[in-house]
Amino acid sequence: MSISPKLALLEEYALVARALSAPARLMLLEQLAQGERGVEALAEKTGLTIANCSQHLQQLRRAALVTSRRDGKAVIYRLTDAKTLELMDLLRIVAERNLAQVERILRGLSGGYDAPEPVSRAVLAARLAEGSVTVLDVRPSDEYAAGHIPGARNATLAQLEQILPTLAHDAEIVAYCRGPYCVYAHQAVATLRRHGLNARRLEGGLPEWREDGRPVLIDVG
Amino acid sequence: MSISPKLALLEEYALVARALSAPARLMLLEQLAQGERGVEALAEKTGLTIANCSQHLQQLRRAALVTSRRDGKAVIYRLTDAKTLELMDLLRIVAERNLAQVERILRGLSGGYDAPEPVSRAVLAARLAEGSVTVLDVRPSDEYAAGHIPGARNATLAQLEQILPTLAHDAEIVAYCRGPYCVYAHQAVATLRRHGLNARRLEGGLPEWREDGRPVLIDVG
DNA sequence: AGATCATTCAAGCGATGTCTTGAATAATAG
DNA sequence: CTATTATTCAAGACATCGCTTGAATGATCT
Repeated sequence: MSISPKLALLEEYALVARALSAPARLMLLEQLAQGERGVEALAEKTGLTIANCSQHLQQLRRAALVTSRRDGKAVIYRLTDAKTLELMDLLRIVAERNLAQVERILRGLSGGYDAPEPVSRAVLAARLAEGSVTVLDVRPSDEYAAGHIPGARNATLAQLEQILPTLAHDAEIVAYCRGPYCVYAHQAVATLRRHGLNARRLEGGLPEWREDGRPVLIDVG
Repeated sequence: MSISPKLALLEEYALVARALSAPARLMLLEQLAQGERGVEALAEKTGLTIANCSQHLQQLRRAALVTSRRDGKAVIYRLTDAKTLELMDLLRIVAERNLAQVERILRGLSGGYDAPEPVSRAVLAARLAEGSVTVLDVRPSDEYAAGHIPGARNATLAQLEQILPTLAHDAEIVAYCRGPYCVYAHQAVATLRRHGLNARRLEGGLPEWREDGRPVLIDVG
């Protein structure tokens, strides 16, 4: 077993932290927060090679942050439970609260604009009910199809400039993406505000929205 | 600055996780959860060399988990804020929820006994008020002196066997130590139960007790 | 059973992290 | 100013991690 039980315990805790200590694995967790995925899909989304992706996933599994099941010849991974999401969120909160570096990066993303406060999920739900807001889903279209906020319109960053004329200039626009780790919504809001639109970001992303128990619309293939 | 802002952000989050990924640094954080400390005191408590300890502390500072101030020729470190404690706790919860390995280690500590559920801090506070419980602080005496639960009696694991006869066999005994990362209380409960006493562990340790805003008694030198 | 596809394993390379040792810096005491 | 004490810096040895490449495993389909 080990020399000292105390050290052995700390080693186990450290193992979980170490699993979160590589950007590639954080990307994988962000993808898995959208829903369960196979290895190949994850590799494509994150830009990792298949073998490398598989190895990272196994490290995440060793730390019990994700679990896997077989489906035919594919192996499907998913977050073990909501605690994994909580841990990711707290990690982000601590990093953002304390590191000036993070603020500088986010400010750079906003193109120098002072980004407005994000809209809370509860507020967006209320505004949606009264139809006084335009919701924009800035994730890739396949992720939009796999589940989105009812009433949300889909447009990637690349498509954003094209659909600008079709967006209402009087109503407020709320953009969201994969979640707090994702920067699409930050960039979308920056672009929209540069064009004079009244845009804000949703707090969190689709995984957090779903975790709240709010409705998600799935396109049937 | 960087290739991609997205990667740069993830790198920052990973930095915080990496700071938590070494057992030595978890030990340091556990010590700092007791209160602020100088480098030498931390080195002695953790068994690290001074230089090594200093390097670990600087990594924790880079991740903004701890902050430091000068006091004369000494540099005093402390946890940045309660979020650091939260992050440590969540890390532990995820590790314990999911890793069978952790259970095995804890079971080993309990000497094979099935350890009873820990006592919550609220329950202990109520029992203390009515005097129906004996509280045992199993940390080293210097840490006891620096602050303990009012009414608690101090005894290290080594002293435990000696004071056994002086412990009431009818009342319940609640043992606590540095916190969830610390195994003293687990071991103390195992020892006491082996001798037929009705002992349980306090949920969390002194840092969590203090964080709840509950009273802490400090011995004046 | 043989062929095929998705995933995992295994080995190797460069980069990074940990710990040790010894010197350098910063603040106080004499 | 010099000596002292507490901490940090710097360099080296050694292990681990992350990524790549190519082969091995496991499950399905013909």
